[in-house]
Amino acid sequence: MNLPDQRKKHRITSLDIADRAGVSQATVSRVLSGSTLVSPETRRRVEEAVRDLNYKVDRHASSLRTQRASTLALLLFEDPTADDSGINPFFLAILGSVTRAAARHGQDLLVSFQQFSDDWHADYEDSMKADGLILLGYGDYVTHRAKLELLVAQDTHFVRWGAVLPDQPGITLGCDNVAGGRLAGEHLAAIGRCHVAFIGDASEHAPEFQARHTGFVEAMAEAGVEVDPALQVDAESTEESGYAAAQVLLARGLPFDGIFAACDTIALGAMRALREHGLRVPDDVAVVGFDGIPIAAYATPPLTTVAQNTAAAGERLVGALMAQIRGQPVEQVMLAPSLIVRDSSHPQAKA
Amino acid sequence: MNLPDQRKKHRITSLDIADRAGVSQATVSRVLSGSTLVSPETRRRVEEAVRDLNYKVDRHASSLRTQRASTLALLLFEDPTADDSGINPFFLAILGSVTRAAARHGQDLLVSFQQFSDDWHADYEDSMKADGLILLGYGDYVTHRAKLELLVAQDTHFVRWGAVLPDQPGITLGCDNVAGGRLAGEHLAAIGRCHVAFIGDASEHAPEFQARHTGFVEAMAEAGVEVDPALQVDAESTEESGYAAAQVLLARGLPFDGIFAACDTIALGAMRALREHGLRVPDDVAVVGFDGIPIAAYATPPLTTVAQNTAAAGERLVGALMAQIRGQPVEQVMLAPSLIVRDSSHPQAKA
DNA sequence: CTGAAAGCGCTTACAG
DNA sequence: CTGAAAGCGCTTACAG
Repeated sequence: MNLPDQRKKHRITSLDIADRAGVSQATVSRVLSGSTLVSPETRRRVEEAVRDLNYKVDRHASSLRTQRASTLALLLFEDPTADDSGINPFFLAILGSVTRAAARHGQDLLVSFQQFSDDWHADYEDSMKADGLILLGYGDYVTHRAKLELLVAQDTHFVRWGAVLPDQPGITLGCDNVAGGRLAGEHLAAIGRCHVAFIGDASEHAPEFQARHTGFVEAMAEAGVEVDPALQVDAESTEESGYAAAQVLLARGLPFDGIFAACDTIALGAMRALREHGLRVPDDVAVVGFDGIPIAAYATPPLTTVAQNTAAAGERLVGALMAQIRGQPVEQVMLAPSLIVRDSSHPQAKA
Repeated sequence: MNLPDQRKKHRITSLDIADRAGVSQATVSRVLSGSTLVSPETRRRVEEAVRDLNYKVDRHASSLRTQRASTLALLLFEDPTADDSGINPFFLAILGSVTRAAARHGQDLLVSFQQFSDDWHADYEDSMKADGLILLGYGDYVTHRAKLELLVAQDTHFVRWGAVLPDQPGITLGCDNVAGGRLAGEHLAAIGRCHVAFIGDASEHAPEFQARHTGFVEAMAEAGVEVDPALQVDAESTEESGYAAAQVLLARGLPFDGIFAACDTIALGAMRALREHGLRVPDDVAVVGFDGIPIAAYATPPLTTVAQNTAAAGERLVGALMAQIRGQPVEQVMLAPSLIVRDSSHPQAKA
């Protein structure tokens, strides 16, 4: 690629600053890196020259020398089926949270969307573009796992948001999904729903959904309600998939008075299917989602959901990655979710 | 900052590839930059070595030498009042679109959120971190303009998404907001609404909202309806601001049967205020928003909106910025919006 | 506290 | 078509 730059301005380097301040180039560098080995007067003169010439340290020269990019890369994985606009709002929220956290830690942030099917390896760190990676996305963990193992084998620094399980490659932070599933189960039992369907892939391919399902079944059982396996339908993390899964559920003809959806987008799709079938939410069917995406509050009716702590997620992810880069020990953390009750599971609805 | 790297692995350089392939380091570089000045056999041997050693060109060394970052920076500006989760979904959608477009153009993308009040200047380009900037956000244009002029004075490459007006500093791409306002006005007139309020700052501080207002008033006038200035209330681009503005509107006590909100988040807030006042949408008041954010489809009732073409926006923004970086002439472009009619302005509602 | 010098890993004229 | 060499702009031992 040929990109001739039309700008005429002379690029200002640390040598220009050195000349103007009457010191050596090395001293300029010391001032800018905050070294204590500089006299106050020298520092003042250099800083003045820096301000006068609007000088900024060249990132590439600095990084080449220090072998440090001061940059993190956020890779957001989507299901191959997702269309261009279909980024799950939950991960967009985490993206926002990570972006702020990276800035707080003085790191730049590269953002890229990847398909799960892509051959993405550790390109970012091998090319020194980033010191570490943050991986986000609901997707098939079984497929994903092989790539994570490759990253570990290559000593790539990375953290991911997902299911926190034993014997996983690398560091994973995530929501306490079992606890979240329990919140949903306890709530549905408390409002008297005895035939609650679960929509979402509850297999090892989707360990987060699986954990949510486990917590849900546990809590229902403790409330004396057996969850009927025939009321479980697989779904991926999209509205369309949730819609289709609810159709499948309805076609089975089994009676049910509640749905716990593995994530909010699934819940939105399921509510659409229920509406089309003339079923009222929550009167006929109470619906509970998971994630706490903004849209949930605006759904018809507003969707009860188990909210993940996205605000904390970014800080934790960046903090853990920075620690890993520094060679410090990093603990896998699970953040506590919280139940937000809205009209889709309103207690009064079903007498 | 001290970030000792614990990894032991020897970093593979082009010299390692040269040794393994039995050629000079310069030849390795030629192969990797796609030079034609290499024999097929040499190319093959080098590429094999690259694959064997999983070599990636060091971005910093390359960029230092070429004076090109192959990186774009996306700066998303928010109103200072926005809380941590409150990024306008519209700009999140553009962010997604830009991210994909940058990848298509072989550029990496740095993402950063900035406050309008921040002293952000052109740090990214001066430090060579990015070859150019993409600026996004609804905000006070009068304040913003001074900073844009500074960028122009510094010969910084940048494009922004906003109101396309004459005599603006730099390159702006945006929606044809006047046309969009007309779509809203025509639609509201067509469904027989004669007393339509406008919620949004329609001053030079918010030129996009102003243009939407202009188109709206024009179209209504052509349909024989005079828009009452007393039915206009300022609002910023947030749900809370829309809610508060609708309260102000209701407190005025003037009758109205429609609201055109300057953006969807304002519309969502306005609908919440209407609901709390016992007014039915669309029976009592038809509501039309602007932007086409995903939440709009899930609102109660689903929100009619003038949708911006976010999918095209990213490609246009990146394309224009790349052209500018190459020194090619760049045209300011306005993309056509489209009306999406939903229940919030259902024609049958008001007899 | 300061300066001279080496070197990070590339790209690209230059010479052949 | 290929190699030797210069140099991009920094940081950091090393010497004083």
